[in-house]
Amino acid sequence: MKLKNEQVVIDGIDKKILRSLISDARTPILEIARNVGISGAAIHQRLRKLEKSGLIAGSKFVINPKVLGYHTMAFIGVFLDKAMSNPKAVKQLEAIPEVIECHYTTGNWSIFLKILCRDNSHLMEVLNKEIQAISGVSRTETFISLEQQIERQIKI
Amino acid sequence: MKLKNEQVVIDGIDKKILRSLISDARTPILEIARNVGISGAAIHQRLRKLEKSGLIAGSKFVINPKVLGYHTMAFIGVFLDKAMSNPKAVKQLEAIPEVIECHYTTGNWSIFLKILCRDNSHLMEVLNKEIQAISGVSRTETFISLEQQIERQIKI
DNA sequence: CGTGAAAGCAAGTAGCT
DNA sequence: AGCTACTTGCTTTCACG
Repeated sequence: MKLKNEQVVIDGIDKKILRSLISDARTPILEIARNVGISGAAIHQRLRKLEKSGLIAGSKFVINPKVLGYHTMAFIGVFLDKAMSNPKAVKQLEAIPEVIECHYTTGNWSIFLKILCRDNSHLMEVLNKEIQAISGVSRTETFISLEQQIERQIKI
Repeated sequence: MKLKNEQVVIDGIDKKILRSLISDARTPILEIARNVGISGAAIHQRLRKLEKSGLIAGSKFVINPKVLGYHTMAFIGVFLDKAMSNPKAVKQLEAIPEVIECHYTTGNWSIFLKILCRDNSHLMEVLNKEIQAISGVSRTETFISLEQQIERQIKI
């Protein structure tokens, strides 16, 4: 039996299907079928196979945060006290909605965050009142993203 | 006339619509309509309004890179020579498919990257043969993501 | 903003090649 | 794996409150 997260082989047709749906998750299957040159039922079958393989993690609408007034993206390296259990800190970070990514990383920091705030003063507030308030956080280093130039997924 | 990227106000119904579609871009409009308690046509109108406002940046299928054998995510701070024009460097970074994000940032680095590789030796290769090969790149600092704990969008 | 109706397509299943 | 045929359900538009 095939396990999820095992490596999977996909052919050119699968790639075309995935590329369509990666660029627009609502592309009709029949439209893909027309472009690829096989029937809708065949595309459907392939999609079920791709889903079962675990390759397709899901689908999302993507929101433009600037339109909601969120203009400041920043990366934050977090130093934790040795005594602090990382999972405990992560749990508290989850409760902060401005934190949109959280990684355990190699290197100086214990934890590395991406956060999204309305502006610099909102960023200051989140840093001082939310993140520094987590017990075990000793110090942080912040890098503001002035402009994001590339944003994409792995090439199919 | 309303410009894109101007701030937009959304009500509770819009939020419900967006939350459905953020968690699954292929949720049928009629299903949302049933959950929200208004007609499909009304949902449709609201969606068109939200699209026109620029709030909805698009929709995507999300691929699980591990299933394709990509197991190593890393962040890279890039130091550029003062003489080097950043946009030139970015252009060359765009040609490296493993680079999935690229930001201009405040702080020590000129440019900050997120990259996705098959394993550590692939990462080494991309660093030494691709990124260091870009003229103007003087030095890099790499942090490997051992595990990603949080991944989400701004809260609606 | 909302509704309901209607036309046209798309999704998903089944049986066959 | 692929196809056609079919059922079911969705999307989209329209005129109207």
